[in-house]
Amino acid sequence: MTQHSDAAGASASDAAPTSIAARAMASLRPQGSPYLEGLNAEQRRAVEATDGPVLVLAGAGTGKTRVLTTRIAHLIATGKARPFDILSVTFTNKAAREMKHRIGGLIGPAGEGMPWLGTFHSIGTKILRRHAELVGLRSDFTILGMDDQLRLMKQVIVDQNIDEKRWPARALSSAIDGWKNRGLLPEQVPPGEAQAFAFGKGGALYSAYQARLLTLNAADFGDLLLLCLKLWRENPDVLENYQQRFRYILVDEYQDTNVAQYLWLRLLAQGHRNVACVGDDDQSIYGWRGAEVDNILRFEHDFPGAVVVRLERNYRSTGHILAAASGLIAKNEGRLGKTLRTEDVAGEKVTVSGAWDSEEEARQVAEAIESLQVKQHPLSEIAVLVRISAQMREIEDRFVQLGLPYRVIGGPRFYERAEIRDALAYLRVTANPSDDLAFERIFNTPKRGLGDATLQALHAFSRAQGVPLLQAARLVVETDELKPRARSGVRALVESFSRWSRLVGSQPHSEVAQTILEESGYTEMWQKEKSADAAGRLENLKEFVRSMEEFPDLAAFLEHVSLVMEASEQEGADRVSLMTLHAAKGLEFDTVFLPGWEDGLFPNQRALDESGRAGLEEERRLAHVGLTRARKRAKLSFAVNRRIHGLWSSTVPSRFIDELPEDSVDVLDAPAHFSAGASRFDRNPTPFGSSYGTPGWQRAQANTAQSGNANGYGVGNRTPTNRGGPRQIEGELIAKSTGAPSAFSVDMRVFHTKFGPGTVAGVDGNKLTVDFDKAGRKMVLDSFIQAA
DNA sequence: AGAACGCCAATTTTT
DNA sequence: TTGGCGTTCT
Repeated sequence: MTQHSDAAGASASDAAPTSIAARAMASLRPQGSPYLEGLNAEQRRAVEATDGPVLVLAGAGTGKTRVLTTRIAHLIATGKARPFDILSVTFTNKAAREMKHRIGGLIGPAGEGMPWLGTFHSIGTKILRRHAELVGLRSDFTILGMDDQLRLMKQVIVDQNIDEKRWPARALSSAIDGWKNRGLLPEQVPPGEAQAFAFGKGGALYSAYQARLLTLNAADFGDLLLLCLKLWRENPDVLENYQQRFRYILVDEYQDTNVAQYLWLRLLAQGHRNVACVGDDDQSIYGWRGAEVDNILRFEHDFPGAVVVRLERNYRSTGHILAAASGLIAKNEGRLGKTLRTEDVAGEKVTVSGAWDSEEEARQVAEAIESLQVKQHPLSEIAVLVRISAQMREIEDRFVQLGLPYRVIGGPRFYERAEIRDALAYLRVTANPSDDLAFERIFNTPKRGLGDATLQALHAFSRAQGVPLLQAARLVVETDELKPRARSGVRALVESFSRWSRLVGSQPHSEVAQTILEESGYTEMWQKEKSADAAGRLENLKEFVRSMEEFPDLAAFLEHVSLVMEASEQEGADRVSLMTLHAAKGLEFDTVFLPGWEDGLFPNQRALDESGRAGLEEERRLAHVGLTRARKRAKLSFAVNRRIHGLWSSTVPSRFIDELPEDSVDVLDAPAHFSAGASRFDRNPTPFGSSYGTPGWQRAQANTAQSGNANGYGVGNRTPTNRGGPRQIEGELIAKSTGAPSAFSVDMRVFHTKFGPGTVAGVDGNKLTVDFDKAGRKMVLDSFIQAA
């Protein structure tokens, strides 16, 4: 069938979109279906099984996104659906963007106009805005970020006279999030659980919190889905409208859905029952965040008659890596079972090596990276994946010391940084004077002499008059409620906001933002601050204002930021990537280093304590995710001693190491070169002396590192190949340092992105000894330094 | 208001 | 060992 009757029927009334689809079809038909070419049999089955429920179990590297996007192209090209008939949900904005992009590549501009392709939350928002009044909101409700949410919770806790120290907002927040993740409204929370928090007040707090949200005309992230459920349950006609609208539903990363998302999907899917879920139970690593692996395990039960397609052919990794990953994940019991296979060569075995301590492990990783670099491997094809962020420090330190360029992926997101949240708060109040949470945030930032007492007075007034804080402030300055000092401060603020509000619409919004940041004294506040990160924050603010230009108006920009908590990662420079295993999902690299495979760290003790066997299995899936990120090389390591919370403790290699299939693993051991010499037990006595970091010093270090084994541990990891590494690198560094005289001299004031401002104490080629104001004396490469 | 101290806790993190 | 937080002192 090439032309679905509904599509044809609608074409008269809905000419424009259909004609785009028709054009797309026309352009495709002459060649048949070129987009299907190059798919393997299973992928093709997953694409062509258009009707009825479908579960695609897509192992790592098996072409999951390709199937998803081709499926959409297929639906459109065959006329089974128009772009706006298809609901396609992902978890992250990145995934949504990627899909849009690839669909565009497959079917041309027709793919651009997929209005229902997005994250659960963005689609939930879109739906809620249309029917906001049915759940007690106005359509311009604000979406609260984590920080607003916590502030609000704190208020609710205090209002209910609960000791905020015994029952911190954090704990309440996680309880409420948990309930929302499970699709539970306050009245639906099991009494037992509601009782458990704050002497039986859990339920009341949840209700009170929801009530506060409504008065603020705000929703938190959980609400974006939960309120859809409420909306649909209470308004069957609205639900039916959406059920009819979405002829086809596609879900990415189904293994990560929580109960609320599952219910959300199930309600919608009850219309046409054409729901295709793509996921991999072996990559479910977000259980701690409410994801239910059970959703994917139960799919066939929930959607009877479902077609299940397994994608097991891996196009990413070489044989040994795949064998190692498969062997490991096979130890899990709660899984649907897949066996990844490849037609690629066996390739290099996965390597396992030990180090005396975590510092040495970091050194070994850095050294191995340098030796790859010497062999012309791009740094951008190398990643270091750790279990917890705390592991990054030692590795970063080492990279900084060697001048090895790296980038940390993940970490605090752009829009979560304090300066950005502050700037946003100003804009939010300007755009929406009733945004009390935003108002409170910047009420006294920068300092304008307004303290708690003033805020309390405003709150009291606001409650008494039933008006937002800003309005209350406007009224209060006309009275004698406040002391003169506070009164003038509040008046200035109120007048500023009136002025700024008038600017909106008459000036480009990025200019308005710029004006606000300047007139409020906010920019000045950071200029005066001279801590290490102030410069970076100002830089972020500039970037923030610049990024506004991409949006048509202030409202559109604010909507974007509340949902898309990310900054555009600047690509380009050749750098090693450093991130947690969680952040690595979905990425791939030629070479992957996996340090810290020690029991207690990985699998993580806490996961084990809190979730027992399920926790262990999730950790194992995390290991599987880590291994399958590698195309050609996976390098595991562990340390025998690690500093945990400041104390050194001895550790035991991860149980996962012994679960790897022997045939695919190379244990690197060269006891003779075990480099205990450079461990903390035998440190260079003058690490900050002026000769530190010179080629000669480095040579000395390299020699020490090669000399003898002070301890009895038999596992080291210096292979004959990378033993030549340091010397060549050293050659490189010499070459660099003799190339041009340094632009820096002693006593010069400089700035380093990591260590902040400092004074040059010594110059040696391209290496500087700098006395940092905050970080003390460090050796750094001049390329990491700017004149201050 | 801001520095300075002491205490406590300490995975993973998107929207 | 760090960092975040609240308290107390200037």
